[in-house]
Order: sequence, then C-alpha cells, then structure tokens
Amino acid sequence: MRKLTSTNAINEASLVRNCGVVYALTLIGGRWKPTLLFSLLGGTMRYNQLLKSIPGISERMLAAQLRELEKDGLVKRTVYAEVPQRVEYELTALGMSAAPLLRTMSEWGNSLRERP
Amino acid sequence: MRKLTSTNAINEASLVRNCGVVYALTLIGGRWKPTLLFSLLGGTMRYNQLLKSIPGISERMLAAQLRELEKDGLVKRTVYAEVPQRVEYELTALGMSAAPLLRTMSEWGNSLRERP
DNA sequence: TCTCATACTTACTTTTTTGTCAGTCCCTTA
DNA sequence: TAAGGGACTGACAAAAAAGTAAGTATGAGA
Repeated sequence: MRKLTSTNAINEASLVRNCGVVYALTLIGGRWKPTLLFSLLGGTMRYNQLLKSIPGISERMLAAQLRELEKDGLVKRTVYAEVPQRVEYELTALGMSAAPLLRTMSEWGNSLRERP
Repeated sequence: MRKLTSTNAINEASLVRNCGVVYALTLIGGRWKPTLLFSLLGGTMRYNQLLKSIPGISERMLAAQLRELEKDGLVKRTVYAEVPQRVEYELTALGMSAAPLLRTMSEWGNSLRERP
C-alpha cells in the first residue's frame, strides 16, 4: 500500500512532475512490464497464455502489472462472455507508441552489455 | 542488502539476461539516476554542487547512486589532492551515449502526460 | 590543539515492491 | 451434485529500495 505523505512518495511525485524520463519509468518500469509489452507487441494474448509464456511470473504479479498497464492506458482488457471465461489483452495505440522507445532502450542496453 | 538466492533476485537476473530493456533499467532506473545524468550532461560537477542542485536528495542517496553509475561505467569520479577536498563527477563516453535514450524517454513520457 | 570545509559512511527505520499460496467466481458438462 | 477450466483476488511474508541522522576522514590554517 502506498503512503502518500512519505518522503519517498513526495520525492517520487516531484521527480515525476519534473522529468519525463521518470514519468516514463513509472509507466514501463515495473519488474515484468517490458516483457509484457514485448509479448503484447506480438499481438493479442489471453491471461493464461501470458502466464505460461513468461517464465517465473506469478499470477499476482501478472494481474497486478496488467492492471497498471491498463490503468495507464497502454493495454486494453477485453472480457468475452463465454464459458470458460476468456479475457484478452492487447496494446492500445499508446502502448504501441512505446515500441520505438523499447527498441531504443533494448539496443542501448545490449550495446552496453558487450564491453571489456 | 541483496540476497542472491531470492526468487526476486533470480527473476530479475533472468530478465536482465534476456532483455536489453530490463538491463538498461538497471543502469538508469534508480530513483535519482535520470536527474543525475541530466545534471552531468550539463558538464562536470562536484559532490556538493550536485547535492545542492538536486532538491530532496539525501547525501546517502547521492553517494549511492553516483557509486552505482560509476561502477556501471556511466560516470567518472575524480579526486583532486586539494584541501578542502575536491571530487568531481562527469559522464564517461558510455554515460554520454545515454543522452539520445534519455531524450527519447523524456519525449515519450511527456507526450503521454498530456492526454484526455 | 581546535575548528573548518568537503566528501562521504554507517547503523538503523520506514516504505515499497515482489513473492507465496490458498481461495473465489462463473458458468458448463458429467 | 460435483468437477473443471479460466481468470483472477486476498492475506501474509520476504526482500529490496529509500530515508534519517549522526559519525568519520583529511589536511589546512588560526
């Protein structure tokens, strides 16, 4: 749970306000978010499909990160009135707009990995 | 302190290994790192100068984030044999190479901020 | 010897994030 | 009536990140 009046929260809020990078990090910086975004760049996926395709992720974290991405408008969640239940996740236009950024980050990261 | 055998650490390590984005986030994702990088993009700065120019940062966090940036090769620390002590921080070539990425992130972040 | 400036450390607490795991809800078919 | 699939949720615990405050190191000059 977040404590809005902690120094930590206040510092973070102020950094987010003043810095687009920090704000971007709140959107894509969660433990499993880059992986989720990459998965969804490949197309729409169901909850269980994501769960099985991402090694190590727990249901709680999957649901939590998806909820955040949805709240931030990067991901759209669609429930189909079927049995058994079917819920699909896909990137919104905003989510798609992260693709170039993810690519840039990935390239920069990988280039820094290979060094003496 | 880090506990190398926690599920958390294992998950993180595996994500870092498989994903350049996650690796990039370990380099620039700390609370104060984007701000520090932006400050240092403006040129060499001393410890106290950074401390005073970044509202809210504590000495512990400043020193810690600088040490991480230095360990990762993004920042160079130079000690001058003077009295009183003088320590300067500047970006390395690797640190400079983050500039386009920071700009991209900043633009993406700021563009997402303005929405209905 | 005492104080000063600069640049940190260290020990400890609080806050936040992540992980574990059992339980829920909604129908449907046996 | 029970079992089953799919998609979660909740309570609690562990780990990690961040914050607080006081202390250390160094040599210079009063």
